[in-house]
Amino acid sequence: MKGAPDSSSRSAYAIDRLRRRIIDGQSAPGSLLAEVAVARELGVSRVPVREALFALERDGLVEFSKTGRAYVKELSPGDFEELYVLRLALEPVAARLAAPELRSDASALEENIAATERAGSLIEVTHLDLDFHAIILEACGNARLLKLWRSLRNELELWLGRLHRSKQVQTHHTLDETVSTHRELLKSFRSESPAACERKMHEHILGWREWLPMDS
Amino acid sequence: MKGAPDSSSRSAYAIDRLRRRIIDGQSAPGSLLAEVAVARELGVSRVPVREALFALERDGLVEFSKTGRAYVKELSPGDFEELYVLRLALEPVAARLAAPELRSDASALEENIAATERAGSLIEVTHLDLDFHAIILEACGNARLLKLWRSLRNELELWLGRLHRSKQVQTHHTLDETVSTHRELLKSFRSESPAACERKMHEHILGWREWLPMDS
DNA sequence: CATGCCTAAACGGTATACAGAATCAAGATC
DNA sequence: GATCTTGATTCTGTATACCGTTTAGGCATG
Repeated sequence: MKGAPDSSSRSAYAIDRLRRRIIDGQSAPGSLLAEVAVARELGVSRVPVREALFALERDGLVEFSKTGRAYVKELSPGDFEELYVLRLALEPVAARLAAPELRSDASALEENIAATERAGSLIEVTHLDLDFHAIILEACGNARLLKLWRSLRNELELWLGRLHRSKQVQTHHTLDETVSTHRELLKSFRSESPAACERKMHEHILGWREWLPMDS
Repeated sequence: MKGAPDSSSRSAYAIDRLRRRIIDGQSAPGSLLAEVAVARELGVSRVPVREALFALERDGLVEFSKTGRAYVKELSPGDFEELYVLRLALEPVAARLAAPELRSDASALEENIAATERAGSLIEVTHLDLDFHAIILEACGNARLLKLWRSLRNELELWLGRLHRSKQVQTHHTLDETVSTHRELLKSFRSESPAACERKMHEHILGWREWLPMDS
């Protein structure tokens, strides 16, 4: 099924297809996403495409010009810095809130770590890394916090995908490092206080900062 | 001009009108916002109304049922708690980032405080209060942070408006208290370190917590 | 060669039409 | 009396058509 033209609704279908197209880099950053052209390619009318473009703008994958044209988002190092600041603001809080829940059931985190150890490619590791954090956000009980983080994740995926394709991936974000820091976080959730979990997450994300590349 | 049917675009017009209608409480929480009805009332077609409803969902003023119907958002004390947690996560960081900028030019904050002292009604004070915080968010230089906060502000306005209309306003959030705490923040921006500003903002919002009402 | 203009094509904003799904209320059934 | 059914109504999802604006490219002009 290369893409059933009816994943519940045509809007949802258009959103999925467009998101993948953008994150996978099949549409170059800055390129125009004309409604008629996209509609023709996806086999739907302009209306679902329109909604998809608005939805993806909210997710940070598309940006509109003043005249209403939609373009594939371009990301600069400054954008990365913004995302980083927001992760640093949100995720430690989420870790603190999620601590009680995760203390009683950390199986999802364990499984994620196990899957990461089995991962074959570096891009797979980065996705599992984000999944690990997603588990914590989902356990924090704050629906708005989760929602905000998910839009950040979309942009991060966009960024990371582009990094990978441009071979700019730093080698020190290895599988081993990811697994070991996640193990440490897991230990914290198992045995330490929510405040300690918050601090650990803060440090973890601070460490992740060295990833910041200095070019586009 | 009871509402120029062309504030740049009909979508923008529909967004403005609907937002005001919801925040002002002219549409009761939980009431259905049927596209055809709203379109007829606003004198536009369904298309701009549709976009307005999606936009307002993003801003937290409207929520959709699983079957795609749009309703005026209902807020519970739990929602208030969520918003509070997010303010606590975002605003201190914004204060730290905005500190250098505000140190060199705090005129907007001064003017806001002066306007607050001249305010006539309590509802006006709460709006100026949010304006004060908005100035800081706008000065922080992180566009995404500002965007996230703005959606929180929408929900806060909704909440506060409803509180006022139901006469549940706590009296200890007085004009004097608002002015004095804002003055303290201003002093911080003028003479203290970014880290100190961050701490002050954290305390300020913690204090604001007592406002949390225990009913709907 | 550079620059401004002008025209044709492309695009987005909006209205309208139609089809299918959800909703609500009245009536039938137990 | 309560519940299930059913049909009319309402609503959303989507397609299509039209119009004004933006855009891009070629041509004329300096």
